[in-house]
Amino acid sequence: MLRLSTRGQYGVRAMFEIARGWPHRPVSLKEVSRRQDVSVAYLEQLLGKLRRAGLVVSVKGPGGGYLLSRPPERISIGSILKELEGPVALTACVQDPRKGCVRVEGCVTSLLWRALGQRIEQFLDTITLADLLNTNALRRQVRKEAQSA
Amino acid sequence: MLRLSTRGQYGVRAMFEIARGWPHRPVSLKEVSRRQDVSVAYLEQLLGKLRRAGLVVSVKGPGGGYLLSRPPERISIGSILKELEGPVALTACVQDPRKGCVRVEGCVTSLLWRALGQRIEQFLDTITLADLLNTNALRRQVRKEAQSA
DNA sequence: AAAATACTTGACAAATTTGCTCAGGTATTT
DNA sequence: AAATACCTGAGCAAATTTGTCAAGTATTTT
Repeated sequence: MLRLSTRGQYGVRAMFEIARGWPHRPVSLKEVSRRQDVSVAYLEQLLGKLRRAGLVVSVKGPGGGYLLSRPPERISIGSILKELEGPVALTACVQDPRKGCVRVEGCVTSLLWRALGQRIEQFLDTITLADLLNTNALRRQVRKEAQSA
Repeated sequence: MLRLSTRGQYGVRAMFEIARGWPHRPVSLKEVSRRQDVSVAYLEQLLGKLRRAGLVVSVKGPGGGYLLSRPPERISIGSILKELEGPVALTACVQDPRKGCVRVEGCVTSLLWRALGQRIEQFLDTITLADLLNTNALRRQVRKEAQSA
């Protein structure tokens, strides 16, 4: 249950590769494709969204590629996933209040989904690309999150 | 992102209704259907799985229905979802280690998905049907979980 | 015994989502 | 003008989801 689609997975991995070029070197999709084993065509689709969302800027022409639009510590994993897969929305009634619960009793569970969704978002918003660039920092971060739970 | 399928949602709602009959009164799918607005045929599919998993027992004949197999405080939301939707598995490489990451770098993200998955499971295993039966208890529970995060 | 209630199983089908590819563009540098 | 690389939208096959349907079996009531 709760599978993350490849859009999100590849998107984060691509952003990780692009983050490695920060702050000067644009990273081409060809390079991302080679390192992460994802087709250029698919990456184009994903990066288009991330560019329109303002997470990266593109540099055209030879030697071009993508650059982070701001420092890696200011780009959370959550912000990437949100653009590629939409907001965390475990159920329809949480995402869209108009699609209300059929019965009052149903809302008891909606409280649950809402609470879980918030926890997931909080986790994903806490981890940034900077953490991915430094595995040790990531381990620390994850442990901190875990022990507090 | 991270949508919960209707199988899981309806399953939990159905278990909530069945829990209301605890410990004597079997609750029929007809009743669950009426209260939760889900077709009997679909519920049959879901409850069959939950019965085979040992979460409920069935009582045939008139006045029959389903009963929890153990007290509501010993049936977690996680155990229900696990039967209906399989284990939390955000990515293939977390679920099945043989489907390893393509590159060493990819494993950096796998650490992330693993950590998030664990947090989700821990949350879902903490909340039980007993909490759903008592909205106040649920609110307390959710708040406790939240503040510790 | 017959009728009514209710669970049981497996097959199947429509709708949706996923996971891409492809063709043809545009912009920039050498 | 040639090469590099981004950009866009359409399209499509496979998988998954979200159910329905038919034909049972078991139990109780009359």
